[in-house]
Amino acid sequence: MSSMKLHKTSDAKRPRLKQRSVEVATEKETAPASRVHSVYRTLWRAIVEQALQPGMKLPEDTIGEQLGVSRTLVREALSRLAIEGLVELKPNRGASVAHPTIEEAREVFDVRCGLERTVVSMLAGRLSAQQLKILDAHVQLEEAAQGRGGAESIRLAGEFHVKLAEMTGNALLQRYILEVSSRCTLVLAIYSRPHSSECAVSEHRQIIAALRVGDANEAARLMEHHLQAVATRALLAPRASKEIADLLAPYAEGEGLRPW
Amino acid sequence: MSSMKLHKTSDAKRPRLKQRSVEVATEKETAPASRVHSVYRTLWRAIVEQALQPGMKLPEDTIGEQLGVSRTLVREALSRLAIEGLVELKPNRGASVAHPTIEEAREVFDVRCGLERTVVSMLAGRLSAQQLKILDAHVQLEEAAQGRGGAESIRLAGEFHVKLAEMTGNALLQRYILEVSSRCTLVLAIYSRPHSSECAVSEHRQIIAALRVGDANEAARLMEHHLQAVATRALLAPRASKEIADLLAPYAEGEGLRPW
DNA sequence: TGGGATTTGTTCGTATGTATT
DNA sequence: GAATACATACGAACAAATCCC
Repeated sequence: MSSMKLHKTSDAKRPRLKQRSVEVATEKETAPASRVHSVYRTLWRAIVEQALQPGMKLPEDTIGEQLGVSRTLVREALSRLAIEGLVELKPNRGASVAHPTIEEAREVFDVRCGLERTVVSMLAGRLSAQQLKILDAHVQLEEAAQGRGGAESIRLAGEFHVKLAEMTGNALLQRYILEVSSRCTLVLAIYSRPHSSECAVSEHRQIIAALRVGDANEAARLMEHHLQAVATRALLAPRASKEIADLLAPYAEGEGLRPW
Repeated sequence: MSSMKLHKTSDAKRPRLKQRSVEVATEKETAPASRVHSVYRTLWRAIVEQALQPGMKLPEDTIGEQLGVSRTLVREALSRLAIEGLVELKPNRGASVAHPTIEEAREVFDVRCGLERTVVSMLAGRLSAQQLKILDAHVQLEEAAQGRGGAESIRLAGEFHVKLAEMTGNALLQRYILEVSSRCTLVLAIYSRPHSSECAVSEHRQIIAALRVGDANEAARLMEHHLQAVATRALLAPRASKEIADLLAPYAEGEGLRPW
């Protein structure tokens, strides 16, 4: 087991290692509960749930101390998060929580659209009664969360799509959907207004209905419409203020002076 | 470039970190030419071009010596390749070149289909004359390569799709397409028969034609058909033998005995 | 079964590069 | 603009696990 012999500064610095994170049993193949993965997962949650806010610096040392691991493992986790777009990693300047621009957000939404189309076209008419029940229950959760904070609504909305992806049984599709939906969550957390995700619940219901009756085309159309709506609500609403910021950015940072 | 004998504790222990890697200074801005990236790129090419064959073991030490870097960098590169599915990484057992099963290959093809649909629907009617010329030239290259080895044809066919993705300007889409097309290249290298990619050239031509006239639906349809054809040519041909192997696998390894 | 050789997992020191005063 | 302080990039060494007789 984990040896406690490393008592380097063990007085008040109890390493609070997350105990073998409770991996859901849905995945039977690989058990990626290594220590890096634990660090990765912790940081992932902290970012997606906005405990670590966009733009925030992520020093290897501090994180390592906090989590009771060395910089090496933190580094590894950070570089993976960087690949996934949740962390920005500048050479020799370290890591910080990603702060996607509107353009990057638009890109992610565009890709997500195609991926989610694939998901629903694979699922239409092929969901078991139990799977449909799970989806119905999830939407009810979403509905119940509408009164409470927007953060939880955003999280649940993302999880709906991840659940759909899981039901395809396609591991790669799951990974991609998880990735784009995490990034979208980040985007929504930055840009969206409170209550902007309210209508999403009924849209989810419509999608389930189309999947239930097996209308793949309709499901794809609804999904596309849903995502466009989410993107619009998120990115279009604060557009005015953002455009001003974008216009000013080059002057503020001097980057507009380059001839290219 | 097979493994030289590893006399690591030998006299020649001189660390050859003389030269800052030969990266040219062409790009001054975002220089992704870090040393890890160099290792990553080298391994990536070696795998995709089949210098390192599927299933081959990838010991950190040997690779590090060969490339003149320490294990740390090799590890980082390997874990990135593992995320992308080109390398398999088993805990405490090290890395080896991925050897995708038919099922994994099918999954990748399915996801790829959706991504490529997105690509062509973004590009239809929006390509400049110069871009179209680039595509035409590429297809001519493909045609010229038909006589020579199948490996080059496979590589060129993959690059066609990567070029298309680049033209969307969507960085995430580029990354995903690069990833799935690399993995497909691996799959084709394993499973496809010689000359199985011949008809692909004319399919590429048809896609370009649809993009030129701006028929997004037709382009999407052609792309889907094209990918299905590639998948079929690759995965269906050797199906019989593979199914036998798959049927026997549980008995051979005893994994089928688990209740889950 | 066991023990030595080999390989991986992890820590941590040092050099290098970046920000700050 | 130089000196200082600090964070990162990299590598060597140690510890643990696995492989191979």
